[in-house]
Amino acid sequence: MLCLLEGEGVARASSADLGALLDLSAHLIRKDISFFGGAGSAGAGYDVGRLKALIAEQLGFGREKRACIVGLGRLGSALLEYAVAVPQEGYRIVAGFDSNINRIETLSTAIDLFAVYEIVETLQRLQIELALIAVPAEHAQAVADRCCDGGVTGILNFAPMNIKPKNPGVFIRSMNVAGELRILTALSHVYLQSKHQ
Amino acid sequence: MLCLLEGEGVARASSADLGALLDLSAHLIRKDISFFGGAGSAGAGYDVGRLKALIAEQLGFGREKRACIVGLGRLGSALLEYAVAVPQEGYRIVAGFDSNINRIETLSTAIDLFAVYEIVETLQRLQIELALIAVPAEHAQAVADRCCDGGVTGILNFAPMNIKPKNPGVFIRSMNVAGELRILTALSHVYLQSKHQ
DNA sequence: TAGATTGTTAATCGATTAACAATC
DNA sequence: TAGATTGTTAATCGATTAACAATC
Repeated sequence: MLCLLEGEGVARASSADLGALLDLSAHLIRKDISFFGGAGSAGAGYDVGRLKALIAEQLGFGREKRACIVGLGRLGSALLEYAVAVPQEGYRIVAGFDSNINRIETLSTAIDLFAVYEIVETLQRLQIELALIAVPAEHAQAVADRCCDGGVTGILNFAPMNIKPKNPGVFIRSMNVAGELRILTALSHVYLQSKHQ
Repeated sequence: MLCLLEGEGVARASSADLGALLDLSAHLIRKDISFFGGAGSAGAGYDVGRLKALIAEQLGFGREKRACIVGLGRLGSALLEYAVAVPQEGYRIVAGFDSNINRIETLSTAIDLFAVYEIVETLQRLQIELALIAVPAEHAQAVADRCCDGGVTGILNFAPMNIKPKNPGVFIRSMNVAGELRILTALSHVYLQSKHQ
């Protein structure tokens, strides 16, 4: 977002400007930014370039992170294909893992594929920091544990199952299409009921 | 989850049991369930079957919802393929939309595909309630507006862009892989810094 | 009756919002 | 100096947690 502003040649922005853009209150913007300390100047707002650099530094966005996909079923291979076709900023998929060796040999991709039994060693060797887990729900926790062993610091879980980090310092977030759709369904249902009364 | 219990022949469960299973406190379980009213009996816990039925009724999970995918690029067609291959409970993808007519004719799938210019009318005709939006960020809001016009009540947005409902009664949730990975990166970065001190 | 467990009311916590003095 | 806008401190809000009387 800040890049966008920069691209448009906007050099300075006030908390109110940023708030409008992000749909947040100016108060919250100021509070969050002030957490880092000394980013803006009273009366003049924030310097876009400086703010961008500050956030990148504080949040560790400077370096490109290595990531992998575990589980190359429908979802996993779709993610893999997508990653190859649309390179993203901030991270790069450098490996894929699957328990089925035939599958690994069948898939043709520019990204190195490995069997899951060599996952711990491979994660360490390639210094992979992020893992996208797209295995069946019943294996998600076991796979996550091995990712922790392999030294990843972040896991994005696509399995419809709650998983927890084995060690502290590993963070997990989940994405679950079916779950989100259920929430939408429920929200709308409750809304309609409350209106009917 | 309740289905799972039922499948295992568990007839009754206490708030503590459910809490352990969902990784929530027993207090919260009781509070949430009591919102519906009269689900459990003191001293005996909850009847699994009855609780399931109550939740389904209150949250509107009884009926299968019709859903569509808008935008059949890499992500959208992957979602479509996935939906065809792995039918989900509670909703069914019954249509796909894309702005490129050639693309619609190229893709071969069991699901009906339409051009986006006929989206409003088609959504109404097929009585579609949920839309999965997988179009480029710059078109996401415009597409969402047309989905609102077409009468959907829930939108799942995959574009990396904040979008808002045009009318009240339409709920939107977003899924953003790149965003989630950024959050993981930031969490881990902040964690390591706080440890270093 | 006694033990277990709910439903509800009160206490705590964190996050958002408001207000304002400091300052560019 | 005057206007604008930050950084910070106080107030509000909602959600989670705790406690306990009601009751099966």
